[in-house]
Amino acid sequence: MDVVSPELNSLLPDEIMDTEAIEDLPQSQAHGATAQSKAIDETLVPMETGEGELSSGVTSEEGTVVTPISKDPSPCSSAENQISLSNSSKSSSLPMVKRSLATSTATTKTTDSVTGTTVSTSGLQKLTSPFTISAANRQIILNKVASAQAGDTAKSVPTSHQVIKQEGQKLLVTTLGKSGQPIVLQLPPTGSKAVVGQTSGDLKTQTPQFKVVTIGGRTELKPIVGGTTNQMATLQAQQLKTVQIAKKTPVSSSAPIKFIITKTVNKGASPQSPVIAGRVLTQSSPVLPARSITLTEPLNTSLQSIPGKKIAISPLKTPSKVTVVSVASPTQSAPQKTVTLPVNVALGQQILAVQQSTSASPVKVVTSQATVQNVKPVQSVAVGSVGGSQFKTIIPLSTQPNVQQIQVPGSRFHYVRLVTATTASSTVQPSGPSTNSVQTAKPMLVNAGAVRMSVPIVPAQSVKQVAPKPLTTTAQVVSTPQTQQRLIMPATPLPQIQPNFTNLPPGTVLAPAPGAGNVGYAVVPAQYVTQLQQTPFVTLASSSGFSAPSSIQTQARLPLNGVSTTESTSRPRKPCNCTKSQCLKLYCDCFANGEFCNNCNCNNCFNNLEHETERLKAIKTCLDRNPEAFKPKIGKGKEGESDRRHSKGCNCKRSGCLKNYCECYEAKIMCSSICKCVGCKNFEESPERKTLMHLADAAEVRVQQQTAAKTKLSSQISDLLMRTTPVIPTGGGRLPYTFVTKEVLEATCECLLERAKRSEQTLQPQAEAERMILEEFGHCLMRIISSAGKAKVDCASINC
DNA sequence: GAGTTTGAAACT
DNA sequence: CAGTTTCAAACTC
Repeated sequence: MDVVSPELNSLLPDEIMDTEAIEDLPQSQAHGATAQSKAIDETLVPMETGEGELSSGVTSEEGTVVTPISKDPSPCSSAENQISLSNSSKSSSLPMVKRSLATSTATTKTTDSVTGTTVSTSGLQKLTSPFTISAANRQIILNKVASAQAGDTAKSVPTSHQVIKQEGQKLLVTTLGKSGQPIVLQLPPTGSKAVVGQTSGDLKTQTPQFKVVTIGGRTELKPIVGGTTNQMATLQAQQLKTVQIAKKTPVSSSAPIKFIITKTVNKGASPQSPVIAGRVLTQSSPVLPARSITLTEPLNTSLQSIPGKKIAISPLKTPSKVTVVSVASPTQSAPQKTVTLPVNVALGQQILAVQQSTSASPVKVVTSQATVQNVKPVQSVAVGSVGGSQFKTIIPLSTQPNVQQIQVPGSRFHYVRLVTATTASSTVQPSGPSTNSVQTAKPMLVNAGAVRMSVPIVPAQSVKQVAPKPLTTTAQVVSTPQTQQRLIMPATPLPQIQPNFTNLPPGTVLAPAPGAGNVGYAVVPAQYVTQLQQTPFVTLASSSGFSAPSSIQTQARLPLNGVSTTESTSRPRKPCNCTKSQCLKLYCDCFANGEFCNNCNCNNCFNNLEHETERLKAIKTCLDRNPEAFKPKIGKGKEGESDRRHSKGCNCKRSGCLKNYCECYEAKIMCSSICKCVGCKNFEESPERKTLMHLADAAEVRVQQQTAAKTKLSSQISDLLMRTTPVIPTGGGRLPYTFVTKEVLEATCECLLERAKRSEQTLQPQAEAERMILEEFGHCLMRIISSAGKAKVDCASINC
């Protein structure tokens, strides 16, 4: 498996990762030799289930071992200490179990090689299969049920009596221990009967080995339980790959880490397929010259054959999405990387590919079917190329997965996710004049086909929008119940994308086909993404030195119209004050910039996801009127700012183009020949302009100086206040409060308390007591001031 | 902060 | 396409 870069991980908009709810689990059809394994899932995703309904999390009929290993391993629990849990078992209310599951949302699909049964589980599914818990060790051992029951679907599992069957354990689930390190254990399909006991016991004492996949750059090899006679034994080395997520920084030590989810459906253990039953992750050796990530989507006939089936995955919790993140680590030793991820896209999983743009070489992300006969064609579309880096989108031409990645040069966000909604069968249709844009975006369209997503982006509880204005936690639902196929990308701050997408403003739902169902694509501004990251369930945080953007002001932006990123980021967009336009016309700067209103002062604002329909309509109207309405007005010159110019030119008549009324002047560019201004003074040799510029520069310098002075003063004040011990002044005076140290404060309080006590003992009236206390306080102050003066004199005497 | 000016956007 | 109106930002007081 690949490494999820902490940088990328931290920058990943979590809500994108979070939202597919799968309501049902189509498992029953998975018979025969089909082996499915979904292995790693995100962690630290809150579990829906309470203790009483400890039935979700991990299901496995074939023996899944969930081993949340904590840092503080309690006494190892032996087989006797393990608690078997099942639906029928009320012992599931163990807090330990809950806690373990809470950190383990592994999604697994396993198939017993012997019985041929398949079990599909999801991290958010209810834990219906019997499993054993080693509470002391914080381990959960899921035992496969009897073969007769194994053929049933997951729904049948809850009703089945739990049977601890230790053979055939194959799949190990990733969890997070206290240390935040997820661990994946690999067990052979035909485990020995000592599995339970061994697993619960001291792992290191076990002779067979399984690999523990950890996060934090540490991989451990741990004994594999049983499986000595397993035909899969030879595959173990391949079956278990390390999910190595870069070390977490101390800053975000508690931050959850995204996992790369692997779902495997092995049909007949096809040799072509790298997916092996019980295999958690596979990583093939680099074979391509270009760095590539391959998502292998195994054919899940059972799932696809059940259109109505859904897999219940809480949007809040999980992860029915597959996150594929390129190895962020810039190790040149491994420039090529191919990650094969079996993905059952029919489950509505999403694949998110994040790639660093720093890579000079283009990155390919290929999604395909695992089974050879079902390998879907992939379309690679070069959306654009800026600055030498590629802006490439490679998407499957066929139905799944509905994901495409976009690599945006200079941006840390390089992703596009498509969320397929329930009625996703429509095709995207170009919207009006924005034909070229649609053409550009066309590759992004993914035919949803028969894919049936259980949830739109968000059911009521899932992805929520932190309302632009009311930055409240209760936010607006990102996607209303209307089921749409969306394209989410941080387009707003990426002006370079816009030309590529031609006229697509951020937030645009790409060509919602009228009459073709509620299918469309939404380009969500990065600010929105950022907001979503702040939602409670999006707990993924940076595990690296990168600080995750916490607000719109800190989000990564690409250079805007030639203006440096720093400038763009350091100067947050002004809030609009629209009153009549509903922020749905180009009068509104927010709307014109393709952003949602956020912290604006507008009235009756419709520029938010709550009014997505209206907004989309307005966008379409604008595009109808002017296909380039959302293009940057200031074209970026080929070489430097000198070539920057207004795309349309200004029409100023009274301002002389020397006020901010003039768009050219506002953009700090000179008027050009295409301007229709009257009395223009905004040209190179204009003395008025030079004077203005000088004045402006001087003013800016003053502002900077003032800011620096304020910062320095603030810093000094903070420093003073932070000191708990007096500092001998270096010549200058030192305020008396500097001498109010902790000790002085305590002494003063003691004096006051003593005075109060004395007054109380003497039965003084309250007024008198208060007076005495105040007097005492005055005395204390005087002593402090006196001490301060002495210290100053002393210091002066020693010439310090 | 209220009122005015300005020019882009929207409309006819 | 031109003229007019609307609109919100920029500006002034």
